[in-house]
Amino acid sequence: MASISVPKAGPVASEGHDDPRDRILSAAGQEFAEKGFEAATIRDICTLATVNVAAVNYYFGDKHRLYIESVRHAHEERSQQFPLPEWVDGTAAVKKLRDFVGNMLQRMLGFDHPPWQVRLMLREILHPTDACRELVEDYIRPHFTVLCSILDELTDGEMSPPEVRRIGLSVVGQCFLYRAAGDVVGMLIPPNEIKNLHNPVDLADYVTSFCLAALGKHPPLPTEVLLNQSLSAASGPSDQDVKSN
Amino acid sequence: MASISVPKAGPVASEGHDDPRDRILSAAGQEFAEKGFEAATIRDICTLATVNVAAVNYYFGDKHRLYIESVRHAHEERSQQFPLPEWVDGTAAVKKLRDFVGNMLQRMLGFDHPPWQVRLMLREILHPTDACRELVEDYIRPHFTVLCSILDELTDGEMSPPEVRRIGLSVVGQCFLYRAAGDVVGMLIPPNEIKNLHNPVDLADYVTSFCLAALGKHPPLPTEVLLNQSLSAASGPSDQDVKSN
DNA sequence: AATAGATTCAAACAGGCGTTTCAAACGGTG
DNA sequence: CACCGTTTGAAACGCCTGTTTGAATCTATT
Repeated sequence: MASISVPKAGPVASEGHDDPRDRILSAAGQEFAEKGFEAATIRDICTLATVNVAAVNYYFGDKHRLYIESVRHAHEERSQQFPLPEWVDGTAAVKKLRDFVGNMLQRMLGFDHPPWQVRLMLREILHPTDACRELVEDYIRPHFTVLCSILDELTDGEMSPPEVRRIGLSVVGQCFLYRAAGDVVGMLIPPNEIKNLHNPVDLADYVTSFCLAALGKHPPLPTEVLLNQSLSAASGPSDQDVKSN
Repeated sequence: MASISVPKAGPVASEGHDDPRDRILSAAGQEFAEKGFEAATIRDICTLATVNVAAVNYYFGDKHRLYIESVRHAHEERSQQFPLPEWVDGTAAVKKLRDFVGNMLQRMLGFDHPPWQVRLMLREILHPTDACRELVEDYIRPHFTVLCSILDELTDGEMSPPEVRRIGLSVVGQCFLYRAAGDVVGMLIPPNEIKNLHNPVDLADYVTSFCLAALGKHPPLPTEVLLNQSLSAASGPSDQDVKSN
């Protein structure tokens, strides 16, 4: 009697929001993201999803497998909401870097309020469980690899792969702080200053400039980076080259 | 009957490890750090501290107040284990920055295995509760203020306070990534590379160089920072740990 | 309409949780 | 020694948790 019935077993999962399975997945993601695995309760999740408590056992077996599926669901959704930018051949590496950082910031910080998908993934990054390996391989590593290849191109292959990765971590780290420790940053910095800093354009320009300056591809930082329009030039990731000054 | 007895009320708290109150505080810190507030149980904490479950109620009232006290205990211990460096007048700002980063890395990453105090504070930073405000004001802000004053000195006052703070966050962010997302970083980077990167001396040199290069106080980064001995020179006040190969 | 399977539901289960109880043990003081 | 406030101990109290049950309801095929 304790068999894991697996009623429609994933592949046929419809995308309609009236599918109970999807409603549970979405509700679970929000609850897990906000309260963590232990503090989130199946009863709360089911109330939010407007299903009976038994539905979790019916569709997922138990709480743990529901959690694993929630994390997968979260990074799949987030991945297709913010796909990696793609550039036409010949796009300047400087522009690629700026696009990449902008894209990463958009994905990590939500800039309205951060969606639960990111908060859930963040929990998994900070306190890894079984769901972490898949998250890294399917979501994080591909992005990091792109970043490293941009940095490699930017420095004309002068740096060894380990050095490139280290620079990459420096770029990620600057963005990561705002997502992971955003509340504390908000307590450290005057509120009005946060307003000026915590927006995708200025932040992406700043992080990119900081990195470029460190690599000697840009004048040192005390120059007014905010007024430098060359990085935040209008158009999207593809199309149109940067007029690198 | 439900009064909060407050038997010896803090100020007289002896430092001996045979004091039940201290044993509970230490055990609670470890359990909360490892499992989080919800998942850690009073029974486990009391078993680890070799006291009866009733002792928590007797000394702290309830689980929540025990948690608050644990966080305070953690950052007080950590603060006096790694006090802020102090420099004689006339010390070069570059050296101060390197010392500060080294000290911060020593405090954040433990470099044997990270002590529970840091893990507990990290949880509070990532998912703030009531204990966070005190943690920020008594522990984080003082350190951040010192960092900003060093950066201000380094740039001869050419940057506005908001700009200085932003650079400061970039420095902190690079270190923070290794502590908060250390497990994921370990999955992204080849293991042998981690060995070369994840040591206090090289990491502090690198982060410092990256920042100095971005500020134009140093040649751009592709130069072999690892061979640059000028930063990790002997005489520093801190760096009280291993020097790897 | 009848049947069979898939899905939902209210109710109950055992177990673990934070907390409380109250009596026993302790440790100075008269 | 007897006293009394402080500290410990084993056991119990509700409460809430994840999970299971078995009947009721729905859906579609015959």
